[in-house]
Amino acid sequence: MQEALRPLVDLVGPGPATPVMVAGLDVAYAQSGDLLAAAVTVLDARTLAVVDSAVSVGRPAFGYVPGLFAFRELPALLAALDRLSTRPDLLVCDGHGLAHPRRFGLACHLGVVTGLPAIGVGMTPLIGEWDPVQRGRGSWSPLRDGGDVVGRVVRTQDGVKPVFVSVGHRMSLDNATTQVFALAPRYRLPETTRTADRLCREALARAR
DNA sequence: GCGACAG
DNA sequence: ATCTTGTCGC
Repeated sequence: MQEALRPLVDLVGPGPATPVMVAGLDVAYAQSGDLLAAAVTVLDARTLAVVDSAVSVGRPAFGYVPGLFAFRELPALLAALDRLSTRPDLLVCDGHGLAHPRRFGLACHLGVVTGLPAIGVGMTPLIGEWDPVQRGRGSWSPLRDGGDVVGRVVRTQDGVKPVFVSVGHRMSLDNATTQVFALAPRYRLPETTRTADRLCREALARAR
């Protein structure tokens, strides 16, 4: 299925230079493992204020299998997106896009299914190799796999562990990197990820 | 055959 | 992802 959908990824579109409505998506799980809450928060990119949000509580649709992560979280994330009253200009996903064994991670899958520009911001690597990244905020190093540049290892704050940025859909890698720096002025993770993370955690706590 | 392996 | 205990730095 991933190999069939992969050709639908738009690698040409540079994406919006100045997106205003930027969405963060994240999922929290109950310890029992049979309940999850997905959240989407929409931020005004100019102020980083949350202007819209939605949640969806449900069951994991699939076990956790590295490389098949989207099949686990996609249904709940799409349900939350459907409950949004705003149309995001960009989806910032918790996981990878092209930095995937078949070049079709969660961010690509979400992008293709919704038709929206999407990028992946992962906290740990799935594939690829990279040279050490300089210590300062703004530094990055190409993430390479099998001769392809599949993303960038990005330092969002001085001395913090880098994050892994990759293209999902309708965005250039340059623009994806620019957006991540703009969304992470103070902390390691983009504000989109931070607000979505808090929301899905509280939605889960409320649900159980 | 062995190790790695988004969340 | 979640849980646990402790440590480091600002």
